[in-house]
Amino acid sequence: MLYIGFNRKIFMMELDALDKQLVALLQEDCKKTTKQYADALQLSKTAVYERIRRLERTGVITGYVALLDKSKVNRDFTVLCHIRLVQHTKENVLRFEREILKLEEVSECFHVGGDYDYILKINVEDMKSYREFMITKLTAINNIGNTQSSFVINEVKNTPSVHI
Amino acid sequence: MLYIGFNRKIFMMELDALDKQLVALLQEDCKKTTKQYADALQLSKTAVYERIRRLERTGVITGYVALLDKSKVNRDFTVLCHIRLVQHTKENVLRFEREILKLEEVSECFHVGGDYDYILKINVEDMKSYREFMITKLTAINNIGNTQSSFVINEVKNTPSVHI
DNA sequence: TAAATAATAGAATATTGTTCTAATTTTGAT
DNA sequence: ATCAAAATTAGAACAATATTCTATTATTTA
Repeated sequence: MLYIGFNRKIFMMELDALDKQLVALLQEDCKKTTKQYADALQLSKTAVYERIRRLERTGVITGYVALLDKSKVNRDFTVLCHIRLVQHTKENVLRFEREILKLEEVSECFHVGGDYDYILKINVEDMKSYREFMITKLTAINNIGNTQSSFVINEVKNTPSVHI
Repeated sequence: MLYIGFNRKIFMMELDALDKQLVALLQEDCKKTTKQYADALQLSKTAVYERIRRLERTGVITGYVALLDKSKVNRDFTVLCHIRLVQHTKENVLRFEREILKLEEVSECFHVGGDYDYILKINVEDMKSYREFMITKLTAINNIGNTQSSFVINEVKNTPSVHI
């Protein structure tokens, strides 16, 4: 259990086997009816309903979203861009991250250890728009040392879900 | 428009401004009521309902999923793992990808050009389980040359959605 | 072991999704 | 530009589902 502040205990939610099954189903498809999940878990509608509400209330489930076919919306040119900063002062790091958050082309950005400082996933229409993005938006950010772009040839697997 | 096979025309779906707004809303939260989207777009329930059905039917929307707080399910140790293959024959590539698809710890895997051949996103509980994963599962796959692991220090941004 | 708490099932109700009909708008050919 | 055809939309009617409620059962804990 975690202790936060003074005497405020936050318990890690315990997920039993049914919760885990349920979460797995919801990560695959969150639009089925309560009855369908209930049948899969051999529970009543109410039991499943209450479990889902609890998963939401405790923050295990953070939201429900639609997924798109990127090729159908002209955003299937994906690049994994590695970035090194020049200076790593707190101000520089925070400013860089703040600027990155403004860029709609960036769907993921991780601060990492190792060869580079940041790894970004960028979704644009084509190479031309990537070049435009790089020149006018990304490298326009101060303090970027150098970058290395890995162009995605094929998405072998790409899911927002995690196995638990 | 795309021509596939003999005289079979597949039209790229045209998304108007309302479709784009709607898709943006659905990528943020797909569990609102039709009426809520209708109000946001200043349309009737039916209009929105039909637009959503069309987006689904044409494959723009591929599904609806629940998102989890990885820290709440003990999977918030994220690693971006770069992999080089020894040989790049078609058989080797396909076999490697087939093996990767079996690994539940891997949520994303991209075949990329550049320094490395593949970049994987791996979600596990902690460094100990990552080590275990590396030894018993990943490097157990044949034909892997070398790997470079970038450990995630901080998720600046991480969304499955794309801006259109 | 007993009391308290939490989880579950099934029924009742409220809300929302889905279909239907008619009106309106848009498209495409002449 | 004009008209017919097709697609989109609004509002009402209906069907399905979510949500709440009550009682029962299971689980915890003192």
